[in-house]
Amino acid sequence: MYVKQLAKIMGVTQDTVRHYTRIKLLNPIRSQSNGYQVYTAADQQRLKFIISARQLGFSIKDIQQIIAQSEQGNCPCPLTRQLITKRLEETERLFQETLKLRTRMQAAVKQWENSSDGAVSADICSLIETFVDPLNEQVSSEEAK
Amino acid sequence: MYVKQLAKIMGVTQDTVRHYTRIKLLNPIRSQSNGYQVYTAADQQRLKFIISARQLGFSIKDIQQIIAQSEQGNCPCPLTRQLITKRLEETERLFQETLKLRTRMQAAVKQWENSSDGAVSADICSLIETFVDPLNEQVSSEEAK
DNA sequence: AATAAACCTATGTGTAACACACAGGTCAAC
DNA sequence: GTTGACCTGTGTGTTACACATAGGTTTATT
Repeated sequence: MYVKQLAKIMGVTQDTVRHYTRIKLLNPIRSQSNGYQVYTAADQQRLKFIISARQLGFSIKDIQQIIAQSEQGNCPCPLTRQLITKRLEETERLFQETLKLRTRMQAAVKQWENSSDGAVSADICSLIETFVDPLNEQVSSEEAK
Repeated sequence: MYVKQLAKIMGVTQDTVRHYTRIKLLNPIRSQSNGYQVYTAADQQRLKFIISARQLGFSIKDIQQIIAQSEQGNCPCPLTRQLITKRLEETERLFQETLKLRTRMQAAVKQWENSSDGAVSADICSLIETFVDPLNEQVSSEEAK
């Protein structure tokens, strides 16, 4: 099976398959006749695994480690448990940050609905410069004590 | 004022200041005596603006555009409103994706609490390969109809 | 004055996970 | 034999910096 077909079957782009091939996550064989990359059922299963792991938030390096473990004959599950704990913490952090950012942006949009475009002062953009972040309000009040 | 002091005052790293300088967002003058970058009050104000805008989710390119507008004597506020709408949509998407990912990861951790490390089958990692994503369950049931 | 410590410079590279582009070879069909 | 659709490898671009390198400058100490 060539790149295009594998990519289509697995629902990823050709570039993704090529990328995984470049970094040796997939190891297709070479067609003797034309030099094309030929992907076997093993590659397809491997790709399926990669996609599943990526869905679960593992990085490519994580996946490389897990596969390496497995290929050395060791059970990778303890490693998997350890890695997901780390990744979940990161995701939690990202989630909280994104939540805060969203809140802040929504607040800005709301504030700006009631603001005119502002006098052309020495400022660069009065909207941005006069924005009051409600998420920092308490902090500021704390500091004011 | 040299790099270090400006960075400290504004609460960013020296690398950040240098980065902004490299891409011409900051335009320090050169000390004639030693060739060092000398940051003025204008640079400090500019940096403050950049930090505020970044906090609101604007990209560096956004900020460059906004500043360019402002420097051409035009009010950048309409552009600012337009850009934040786009960025907010992106943030909303990222938020939803991160939320889903978090949910999925939490589900995996829970499922795996009750799973042994699994027989060493032909699989790479049985934990990952046997994971059932609750977020896809409804979809699968839909498809099963 | 010599030297060390702490500052500065520019520039290049690394990060994550691909996407996109380029120049060119291969193959089936018409 | 030519078109069009496929394939190849490799290089570059993306984001917003962080880090490293090699070297010049200034200040303080010995």
